[in-house]
Amino acid sequence: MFSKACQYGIKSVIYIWKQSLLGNKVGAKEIAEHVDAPEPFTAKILQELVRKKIIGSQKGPTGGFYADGAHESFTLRDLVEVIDGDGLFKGCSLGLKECSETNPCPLHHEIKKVRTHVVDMLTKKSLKQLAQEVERGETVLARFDF
Amino acid sequence: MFSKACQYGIKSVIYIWKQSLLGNKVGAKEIAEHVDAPEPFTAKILQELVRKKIIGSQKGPTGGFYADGAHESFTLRDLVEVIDGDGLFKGCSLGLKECSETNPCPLHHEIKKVRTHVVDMLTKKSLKQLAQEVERGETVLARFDF
DNA sequence: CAATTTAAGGACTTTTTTATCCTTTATTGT
DNA sequence: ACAATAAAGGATAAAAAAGTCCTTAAATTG
Repeated sequence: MFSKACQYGIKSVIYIWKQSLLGNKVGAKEIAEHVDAPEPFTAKILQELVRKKIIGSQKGPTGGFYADGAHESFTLRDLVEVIDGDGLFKGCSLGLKECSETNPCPLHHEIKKVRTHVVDMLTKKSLKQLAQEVERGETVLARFDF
Repeated sequence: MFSKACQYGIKSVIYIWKQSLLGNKVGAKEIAEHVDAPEPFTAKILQELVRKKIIGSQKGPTGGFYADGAHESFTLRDLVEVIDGDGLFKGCSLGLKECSETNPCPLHHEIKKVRTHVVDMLTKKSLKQLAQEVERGETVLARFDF
């Protein structure tokens, strides 16, 4: 469903939000450790997320990645689209060049409903809200004894 | 959602069923043409599906791939699992090593519902039924002027 | 039985994804 | 201004997925 890059991206951004809510900027290394992802690869993904303004970053000492008011409205849907593109939401799931309501592939109508459900899931909560759930201990980003 | 291999596999098996309902066995080349997929790659995928008994095959002249009573109960779920594995149905969607009801990742509960929906979609109809819909012209496997 | 046909199997190539490393640039504190 | 720190960027490497090709094995027909 999600690529590895996307999984790392999701966990990283939630972790960044969690720390930002506590007033901390965090470095790529710390992030990678806390979400159980390879550091250099994670750094690459974060770079892209900064470029697309899903999160912010600052260089130099006391710098790091962060999220604030400017990023408050982003959801998983935005993040997933940046990293994995819109293949999960758009286009024929069987790869037909011409697939539409009047010329539907065997999965067309059913996939449409599943996609609505998926988009619902990905837009229901903001990334910030997901981080708040982690902060409250309702959900976790890695094994919880970490 | 589905790998290329899986997309080709789905379309191929539906085409094979469609032809089998008309009493025809079909060769890899014909299949690949009708589902708009690369022939040698499609042949590889079909090999695997035969090995896992999703379809049947016969060598030699008048041979080819086919489906019959022995394959009647298979659904997309079976096929997808053979080709893409169970990643779409099982395991943590964020890759957490320990993700469970009591130690859930941020997507755990929502993904569970989506997966139920996905499995519903993939088990609702047999591959044979999907082929019958194609035969009736309700759905298509490639551009419909083919 | 010989020729032909078609799937099976294995080796191989290409492309994409995943992952690492090194250099440069920006920022901070002294 | 200088040293230290952290992200940005680019080049490269490894692994997986996608795709091809060639040889072998099985079945059919004349």
